[in-house]
Amino acid sequence: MAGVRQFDEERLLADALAQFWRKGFAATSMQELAQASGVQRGSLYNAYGGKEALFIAAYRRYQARYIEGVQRALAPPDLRVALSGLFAFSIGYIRTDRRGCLTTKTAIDEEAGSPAIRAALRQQMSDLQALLVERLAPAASELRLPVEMAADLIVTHTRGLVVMERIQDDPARLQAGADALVGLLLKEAQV
Amino acid sequence: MAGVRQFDEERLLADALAQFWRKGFAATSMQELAQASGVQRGSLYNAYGGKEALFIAAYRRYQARYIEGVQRALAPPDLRVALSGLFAFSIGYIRTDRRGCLTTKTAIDEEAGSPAIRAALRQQMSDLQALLVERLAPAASELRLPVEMAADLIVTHTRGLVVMERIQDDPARLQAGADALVGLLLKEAQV
DNA sequence: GTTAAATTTGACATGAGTGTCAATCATGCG
DNA sequence: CGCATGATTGACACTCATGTCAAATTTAAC
Repeated sequence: MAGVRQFDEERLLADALAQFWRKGFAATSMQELAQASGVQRGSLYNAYGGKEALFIAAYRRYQARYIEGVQRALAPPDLRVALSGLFAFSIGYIRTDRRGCLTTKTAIDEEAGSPAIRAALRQQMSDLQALLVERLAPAASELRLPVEMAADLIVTHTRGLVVMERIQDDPARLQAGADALVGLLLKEAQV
Repeated sequence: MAGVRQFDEERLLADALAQFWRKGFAATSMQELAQASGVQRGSLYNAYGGKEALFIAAYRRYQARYIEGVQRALAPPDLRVALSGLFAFSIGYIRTDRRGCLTTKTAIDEEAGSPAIRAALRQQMSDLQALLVERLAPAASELRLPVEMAADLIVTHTRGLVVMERIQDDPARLQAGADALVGLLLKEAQV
């Protein structure tokens, strides 16, 4: 196995993710990726074949990070705290450096329409939904809706959040809206 | 006032809107706009100065159309019917030719960050919110939340809808989720 | 009909970005 | 040690898009 990869793949993927996250899939060029990472364009083509494969490799780390954060946020035993915390985490996540949400950016990006990318996005959303179902199931009796439906509503709200954040730039208002939704979902008295 | 505009501005704006709507602001070039409309690139620069002004002119028609549809959808006297109809309209609107939502595309588009564009987006969302408040206010007693908060939740849900539509391509599921939200918002027994 | 204002047109110079490829270089393995 | 394997590098040939401008053209108004 001679002729070994010279660049640090960890570093490359971290740099590529930062770039994709900030600018989106379509708006990020191989040229930029090369500059941002210090790896020559030719090497990137040689190693990954093109932008899409590199994107998917970088996106995998994004997925993992977000899902991990969601798990942590959902851990508290009190359901209201857990759900409110999930939204707080999401809001903080996208507002770091005002970078927004890569999943949403990619979902909206018409040029990111390859089957592999679409599959990754679907995967991410269904993972999120699954975590919610898992968290909600034991507390089903506290909910005003069937577990699956409640999870769907929460997932959709996280996406709406991301869009409204871009338009309004008002995290307190986002959190208040999220908490109102949580209040509606739970049977006990509302806030 | 000699040397009068040769092209039909109505037609141009309609063509430009179609292009922007499909591909988004950043991904649409002046070149494409010229080809799609049959108006020379130079004429477009002369008439509008650049892409941003042309976009805003085209977006105005988009705004009007959507708001008009929302008004029609919200007209029915039964609140549940009105809100469910609003979501049905929104889902149908974005699914026509699978074109998605131009407001959301633009909100997510990092290259569409000029103050004028951002202001137009904010305007559109606050117009939607205002229509909702207007419709909800007389029926405030039927709601589980304060009018403003309920309107916010509905607005955010329309944005989430748009994103989920791109990922799941499942309008029935979107409508079911929307109806579940409406059920939560209304005090009477749920579906 | 002439004039003058404004639009249209095609060309120009420039800058990004693309994907490929042959030559060069590094290194693990026999 | 040498070599084959595979990575790196820089260049090449393209395509697309940009914004500007002078020349040509159109037409309302006098």
